[in-house]
Amino acid sequence: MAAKTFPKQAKPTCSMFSMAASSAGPSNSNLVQHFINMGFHERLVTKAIIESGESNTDMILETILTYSVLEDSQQVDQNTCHGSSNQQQCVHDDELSSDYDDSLDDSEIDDFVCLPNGMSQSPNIVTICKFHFYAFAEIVKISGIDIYLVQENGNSLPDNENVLLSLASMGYAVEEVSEAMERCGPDASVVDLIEFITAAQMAKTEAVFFEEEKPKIFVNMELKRKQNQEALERNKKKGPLAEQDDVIRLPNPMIGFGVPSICSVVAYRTLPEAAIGPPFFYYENVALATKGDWETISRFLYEITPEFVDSKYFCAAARKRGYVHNLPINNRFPLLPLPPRTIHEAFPLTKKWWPEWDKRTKFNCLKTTYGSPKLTEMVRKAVEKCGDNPPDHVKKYVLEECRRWNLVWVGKNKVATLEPDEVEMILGFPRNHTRGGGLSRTDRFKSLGNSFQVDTVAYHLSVLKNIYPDGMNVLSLFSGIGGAEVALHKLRIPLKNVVSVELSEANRDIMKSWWQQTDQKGNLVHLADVQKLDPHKLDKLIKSVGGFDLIIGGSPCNNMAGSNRVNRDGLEGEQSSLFYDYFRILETVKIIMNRRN
DNA sequence: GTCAACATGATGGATGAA
DNA sequence: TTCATCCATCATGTTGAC
Repeated sequence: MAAKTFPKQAKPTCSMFSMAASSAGPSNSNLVQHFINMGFHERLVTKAIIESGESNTDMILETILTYSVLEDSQQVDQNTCHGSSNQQQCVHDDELSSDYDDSLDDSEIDDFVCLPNGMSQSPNIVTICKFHFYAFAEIVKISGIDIYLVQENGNSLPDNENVLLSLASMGYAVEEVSEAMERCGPDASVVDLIEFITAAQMAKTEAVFFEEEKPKIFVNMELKRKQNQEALERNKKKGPLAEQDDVIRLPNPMIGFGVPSICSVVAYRTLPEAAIGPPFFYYENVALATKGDWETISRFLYEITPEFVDSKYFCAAARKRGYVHNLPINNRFPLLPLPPRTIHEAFPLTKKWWPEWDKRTKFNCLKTTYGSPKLTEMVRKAVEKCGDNPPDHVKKYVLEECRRWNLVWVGKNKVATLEPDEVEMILGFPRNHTRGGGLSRTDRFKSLGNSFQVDTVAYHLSVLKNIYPDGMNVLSLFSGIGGAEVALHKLRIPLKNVVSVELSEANRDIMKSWWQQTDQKGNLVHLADVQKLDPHKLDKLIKSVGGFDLIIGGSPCNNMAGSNRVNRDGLEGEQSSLFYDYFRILETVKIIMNRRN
């Protein structure tokens, strides 16, 4: 039986996935569809509605979950799978190692960081699988734990019986192993056997999967594009913005549904039915995008109204961003301790040198590039010439440069650019998060400039803590330096399985290093290119981890950002068009997870 | 080839005066 | 309501030092 994505320790209520169901009316078919969209099997839904009646959706959900637990328990008994009754928490070792390798090209896999994961078939078995290969070599016993060492080149073979037992204990079916041994011959290595088995599994999956899934996903994309194009043309015909009824306007103040200091601006919202999870999703991009981009993003992401938030309400720097998500919005809480909210709180030593005519209390957006030494020299000379009270035109020039490049006063008449570690601190990352490992100063600024503000994102994600007390499976797209992961970690939400997709090797290294340094107990899988994440690979990943609880990411803003004077082509730009891959992957995951449940 | 420094501006929303 | 002005903006391409 396929895994459920809800941890049974914290059953979600209907309100967690908005009030869409109750607002959709009591129509039986709508109600059934609603729960099917949440990822439950139609048979269970129908049974639960008959038993609970149509009026109480929470009761229906309780009943469905009860049936799910019962069925899972039965399934577990049949499989003699020791451990949790929830298959999500009972992923076999082969699903966490060899299946990844089977499904993914070596070139795309950066590394498998394999850690004791507590999800092994047997509680005293740990698989260590490193560097995109899965050749089983030998078992060693360390502190009473059986460790399967996995190396790129298989070592000398045990005898056939041992091979059979070993592969079986790694989670392969005895029938599969026997068939592989028969087909590959007596001299076949373990590598050959595993390759044969996984190839056979893949062939079976492809035969079923591609015929059914691809057309549906393709049609959906095309339909969305067509609907969006029609809407854009309708707006064009309407003329001025004032006459267009579905234009998204930026709020002022930009506080979304609320920020820690101004809570509960919006107490609840109604999500469109198609947007209701699982999985939860969270998409981010620059608020000040080119015209019509947010309307398009919203149309693709189930007509959800973006939540626009300026991170100046969370830290000492502005960061105006739009977030489209299907998360609950009640009972959010901020990370503690609260980060410094003003420049002087963040950098107290600058107060001594700060001229009274520089009224800044917040930095502007922390970007990917910073002012040059020559610039700070020019500012110093300009101020020095005028003494303590420069004329207005000098003040204007200096303030323009200070605002533009986020300069701070570090001495008499002396300004400086922020250092990378200072930017790390403002954005909520651990000190030295991007330092070392071969990264230049320029690279650090670039990576940081493209990242989340951790406190802001953590505030939005904080609602997940009670829903997933035992941890989450996360699909992190355009991960960058791991802002989402750092936010979840700071919220103390365990990261069970993280599939992180990030093109930049430097960024992947930063996150890998953070993962190791923070002693994560879960599994991290790194992939490089979202465009190569096709339905087949997603299917295998979902099978391996038991489904994703959260799909999070902010696609490239290069072509949408105001700073870009060269290729500001909006969502259709070369990099920013990867938004459509975010949508494609989200849709694909939803479809696969619905089918598996 | 890599890295840092440097020069470069259009866009769109906010604001306020007419 | 219209218009001018102000302002901020997850950036890009070229150059030169090494």
